[in-house]
Amino acid sequence: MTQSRTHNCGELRIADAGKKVTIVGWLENIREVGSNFAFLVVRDFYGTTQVVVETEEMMQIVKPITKESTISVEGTVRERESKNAKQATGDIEVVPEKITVLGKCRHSQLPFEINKSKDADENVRLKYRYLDLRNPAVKSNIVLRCQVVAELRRLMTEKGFLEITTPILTASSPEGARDYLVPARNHPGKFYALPQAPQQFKQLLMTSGFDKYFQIAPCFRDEDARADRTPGEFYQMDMEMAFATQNDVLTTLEEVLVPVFEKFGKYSRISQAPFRHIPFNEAMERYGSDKPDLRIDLEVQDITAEVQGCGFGPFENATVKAVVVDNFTQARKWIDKLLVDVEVQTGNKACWVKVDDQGNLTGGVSKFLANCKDALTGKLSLKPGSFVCMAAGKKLAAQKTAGVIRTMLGKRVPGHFDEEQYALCWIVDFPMYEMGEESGELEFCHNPFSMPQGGMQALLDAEGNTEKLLAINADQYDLVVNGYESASGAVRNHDPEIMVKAFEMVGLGEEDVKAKFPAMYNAFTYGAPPHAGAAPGVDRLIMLLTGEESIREVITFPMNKNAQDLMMDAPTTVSQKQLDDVHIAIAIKEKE
RNA sequence: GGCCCGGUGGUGCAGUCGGUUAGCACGCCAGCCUGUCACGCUGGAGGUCGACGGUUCGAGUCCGUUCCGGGUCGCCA
Repeated sequence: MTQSRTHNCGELRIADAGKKVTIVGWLENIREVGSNFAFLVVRDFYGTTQVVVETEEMMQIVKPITKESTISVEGTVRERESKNAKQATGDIEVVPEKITVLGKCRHSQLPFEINKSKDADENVRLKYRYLDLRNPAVKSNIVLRCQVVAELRRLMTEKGFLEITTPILTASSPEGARDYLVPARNHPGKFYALPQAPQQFKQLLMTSGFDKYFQIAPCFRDEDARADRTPGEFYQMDMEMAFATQNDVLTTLEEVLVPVFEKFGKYSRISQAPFRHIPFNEAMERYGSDKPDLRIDLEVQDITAEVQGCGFGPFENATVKAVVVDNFTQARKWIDKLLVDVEVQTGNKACWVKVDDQGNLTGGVSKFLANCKDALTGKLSLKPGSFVCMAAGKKLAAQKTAGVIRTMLGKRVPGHFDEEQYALCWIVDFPMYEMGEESGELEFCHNPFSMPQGGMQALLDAEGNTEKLLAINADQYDLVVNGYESASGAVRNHDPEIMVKAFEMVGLGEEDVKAKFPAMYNAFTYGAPPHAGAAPGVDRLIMLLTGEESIREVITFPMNKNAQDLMMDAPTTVSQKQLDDVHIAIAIKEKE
């Protein structure tokens, strides 16, 4: 057996010159310079070290070694003749006495070049994720993730929170996302579900008297993916506090997250606590989103009243929103691209006008808006050179479309996007109820566990009055960072009577509460503490810290968009025996 | 499920109005080179242009269908 390493590939310095060392790692590259003279680059977790081959014998040993094989190099450290300031170990090199292949790479042609793996096709990267992760640029995100999780644990523990693990095999929950189901072998026809979040368990822990709980918790939801949302599974730093108010939770998270952004973030500018509070309705009005990117200085304005009666069909009897950019110089082609992109992202069409040198509306839909030119100019403070991009439709659709317009204009027109910072805010006062788009009936807006503001009295006052019910807010809050929803939480409803009442408002009742959340409902009848909590998403937090735009870059072994693990080949078929064990029969419907 | 974009040697990309042998960079192989470090130079191998069908004298290019991927809407209490 060869000698174990004396140093890693990142630590040798000029002071080590003359030392006998053994380094091990992957053969990253061979640069042959002249005959019987070559430089090897050996890479391990810690860095790279140059090995210089100067003799014919050593050349014979080195030549057949394929790149990415693991090797051991015993030799002597020497000061380099020509140093490389860009490399931590750039002042030295190792002159080998013995080179041993530890694990041969049997492939002369790799699926991609390790140091350029980020450019390769993502399917190929995911299939060969173990090679992809050899790339220091890929690996570093995972290392950072480990460090951030360790720091979160340290800070939370320091604040007196206990990390308590909760079951992975549990009961299916009736609302929310689609569950992942696990057949129960000993209970034919019955299923466990993987938890969408430890929500009910943590609330039960509160009723048990664990004062402060947290957990770096895996959550499972069988829903489609997005660039910032993995299919299947993700992690949250789930936390809950007994006898706590909304402010206690917000303060705790501010005290934990600001240091994490400061220590690990890509940008040094961070919103300081307390973060701005923006009521949900205000966020929708001003930013057209419940997760506004506050790095953009544009705002959405309402021009519904100003454009009514103008004679432009889409604007009649619709809510109309506008985003204005002054000193606009972009070309027509640029505008067309914007409109197409808005439509792709929102499914709604946007329209536009410009203000010419004389203050007249021009281009786009200007000929339809001639009659309301003065009203618009006044309302939007239009000047020569102003560009107005508008969206119309039902209130929510108009707001959301305008929100997308705001973001695109902000990021594309120079001078409106102050990118290099972390802009954090709390979106607060979420409505308790909303009108279901399809059902046309009152529904819970977010989750039924939140305490309505005003408690029982608010519900009693609004009972039977849809408008009043829609105006009831909950102490529910989201943390938004640079346009990403980064945490979500609420003051919980710990009172069984109020819970039943809240359910009655949407046409449900005590039986439904008991049926859907039996453990929690019963537990709360035994003396529950008021409690509140939240759950920052770990994966998104790492995305923000690293600046990655795809969530797959911060997950060690990610699945693709279609929830497949290309490396492990999951999901896959299983044997009939396995199916029989769990009483499952496959019945796949033929495609029509 | 809907919509948008994409699929060309191992990897990343170009390919004009449909027209000769499908180009380029990196990687791979061989040769040369004693201070390279994104080494350099010379040469070479490597392609069913995602698949199927159609239009055409002729299709990577146009049309249809389909598969795969990414993005997005729905969805994500």
